[in-house]
Amino acid sequence: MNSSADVQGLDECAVRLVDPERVASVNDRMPAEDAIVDTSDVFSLLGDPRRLKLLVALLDGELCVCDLAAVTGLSESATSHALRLLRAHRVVAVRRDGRNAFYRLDDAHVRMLVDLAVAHTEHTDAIHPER
Amino acid sequence: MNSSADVQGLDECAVRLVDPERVASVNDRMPAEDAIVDTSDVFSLLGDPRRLKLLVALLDGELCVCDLAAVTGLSESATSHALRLLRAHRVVAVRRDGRNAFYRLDDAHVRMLVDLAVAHTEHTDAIHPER
DNA sequence: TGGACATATGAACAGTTCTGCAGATGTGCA
DNA sequence: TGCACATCTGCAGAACTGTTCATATGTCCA
Repeated sequence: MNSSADVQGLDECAVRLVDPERVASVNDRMPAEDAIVDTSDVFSLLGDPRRLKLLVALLDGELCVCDLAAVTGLSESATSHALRLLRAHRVVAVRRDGRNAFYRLDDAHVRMLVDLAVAHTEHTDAIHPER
Repeated sequence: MNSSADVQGLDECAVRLVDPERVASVNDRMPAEDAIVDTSDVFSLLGDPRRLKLLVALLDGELCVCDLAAVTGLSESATSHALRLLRAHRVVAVRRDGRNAFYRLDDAHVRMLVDLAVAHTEHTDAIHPER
């Protein structure tokens, strides 16, 4: 929509710019604010080591809360809270069976991100063992 | 290392498990704690909408601080703080030219993640315009 | 039906994170 | 040299996040 033709228009609010053309073109390409927020929300969910561990654990298939707690080392309450958050964002889904609740990954995009991250981890482990 | 043969050994700390075999095999595959933390750190950097916007802006090439501030709508101080953090994690790098500082993306993995996220954004925008 | 069990939830506290402000640093130009 | 400019930094307050504790819900089994 905003072509670099109306760059001058952007100056109205008196901000100094070094490269106004680039700024305009970057603004053109920039996703909507909502999209940015949604995306950063997803990254944010993966940005906690315990939640990430939960999701890695779920890569191979469903697990119940107590098993997830065992894998991550979290208390069952903390695990439940974390899963609740992931569920609210539709990253995981539940299957209830008797008194157990089995969680599974339910978002292809997130699965891809977690897969990628694990792959990258192994990769850099091999290359930079100093960390 | 831990084969499912020594599953019983895991019971020592008296945690009830529904599917001990799966827990053991998930534990086998689980990356080291350090790797998990490092990975979640990266996701965490992308988990803030303002930082994510900065990184999206940098996808096409370097920009100076004031232009980045203009693009993201952040104050220059906040921009500088955010860039500092990204720099500390080697996600971006600086080139100084006179009194300006030009930042660029400096981590191929992060670039891929941001690219992917933007692509996915556009994709789901088209499919689920209700959001 | 009653009690043990698995999970979920709410409230409160602790730790972390982000921003604005004020001032510091370093650069360019007159 | 002195001043304006671009950026950086430390600090303090505000906002957010994650955990624990206590309690609630719903299920199974005797």
